[in-house]
Amino acid sequence: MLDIRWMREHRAELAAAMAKLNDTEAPWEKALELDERRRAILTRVEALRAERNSGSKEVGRLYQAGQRSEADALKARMASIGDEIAQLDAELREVEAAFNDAMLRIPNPPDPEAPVAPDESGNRVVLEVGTRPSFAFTPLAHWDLGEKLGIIDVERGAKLAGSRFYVLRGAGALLQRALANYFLDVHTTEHGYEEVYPPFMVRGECMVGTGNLPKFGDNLYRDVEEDYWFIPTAEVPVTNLHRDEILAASDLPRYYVAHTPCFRREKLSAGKDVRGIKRVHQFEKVEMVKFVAPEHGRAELESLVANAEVLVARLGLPYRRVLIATGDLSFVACLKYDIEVWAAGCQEWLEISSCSWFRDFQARRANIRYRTAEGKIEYVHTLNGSGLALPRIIIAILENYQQPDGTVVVPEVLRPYMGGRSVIG
RNA sequence: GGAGGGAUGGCCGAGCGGACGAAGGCGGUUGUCUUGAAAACAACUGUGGCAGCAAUGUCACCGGGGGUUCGAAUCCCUCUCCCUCCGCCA
Repeated sequence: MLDIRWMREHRAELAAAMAKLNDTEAPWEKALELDERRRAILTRVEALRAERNSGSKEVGRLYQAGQRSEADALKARMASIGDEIAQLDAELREVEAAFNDAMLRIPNPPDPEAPVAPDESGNRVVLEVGTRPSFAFTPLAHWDLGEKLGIIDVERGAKLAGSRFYVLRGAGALLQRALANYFLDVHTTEHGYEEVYPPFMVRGECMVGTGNLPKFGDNLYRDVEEDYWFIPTAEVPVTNLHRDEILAASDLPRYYVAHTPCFRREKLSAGKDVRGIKRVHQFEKVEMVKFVAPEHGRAELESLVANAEVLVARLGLPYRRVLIATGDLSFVACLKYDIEVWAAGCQEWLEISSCSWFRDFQARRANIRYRTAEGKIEYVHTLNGSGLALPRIIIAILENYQQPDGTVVVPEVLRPYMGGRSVIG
């Protein structure tokens, strides 16, 4: 959410920022209009309230002084003011509801550093590390490899839950567990993150806080009976950890890491990426979330992306860092890097991490503030990034480390997490 | 799932229709005293909206929402959460 006062005073700047996004429905003009109406009603209703407050006090005083008839007359006058207030209140409630809804549907303006382009064609590769493996044979894609090795069972996943579900078996399940443990260990022991185990279902307010609601409810699973929403990423519960809190300056920066399943409806992508486990309804991810003082927001994005990249590097996978263009930015991010890993089988760069800086956009929605050293209360900055998404890393390991005999070599760093195992198959 | 009891400021806790943004205590900040610290004493110490260059004024907030009333922390309805007992369950 944006600061309405900032919006009022920087209309042109706001318009220019919104034009850089590919969101033509952003109701920022509507919000400004509703804000005018809201304030007009507010000043009227508050003047009436002030009058009623002092009048009501006077009624009490008159009764105590025994001046009944004066009191009754004043009481009648206050009653009619009350009616007027009730009427304006109803109007105000309506306008305010519309205003709030509009505010929640305005995306975060992009940072000036983001390349300006209408879509992903403007994304900029800023770093490429490692060399893509070459093979003396034709490398298999993970869906074939996984099936042959008996470690990815897409067919039975579909039997249990439908398309875009899968079963990891044996060494496949072990590999995922090893990855999660390895990632968590690195983040907690080397990068200063606190591990948390949050609920995987949350209330709607949490989804509003991170920006998933009201606009993107279509992508979420939900238990209507209990009004629980299934998290699409650990970002949701972890960011909301400090919702409605005022942190001390000494609490910042705060780094959290969580390993959770992620549930996504992926409704709009039917027909795309159907094979294998690249795009599925349920997957595991290790997620990093940061709460920081505003002056460190930008720098914290760099360390965040570095925290994710070191994992890819240590797994020996070729990867690149992509700076996302304005038209490809998510609703909440003002600046974002994607990390993509090369998958030799399907011959694709796969996004395995998205590292975003939100400025105070989420903090305003979730009301997360801190008290500065000077005692002022300000919104924190939030950031988050995957570190890392597991199925796609499994894909990359299988496809890049495959051998002529159909086996897969286990990256060195994972072997201690897999009982010393060095080969799958 | 059934029965009961609760929710008040950073924390504890009073208030149960007007003088209450809210007693008192703890904590915090500042000052006096002290070589320094402690103690004691004194003052200050919630969040947000609106108007204003500002000083300031004004409105709202006592778990959330709605209602009764001239007037609600206080009365009524409803929801959420917490606690106790019973049932069920890994």
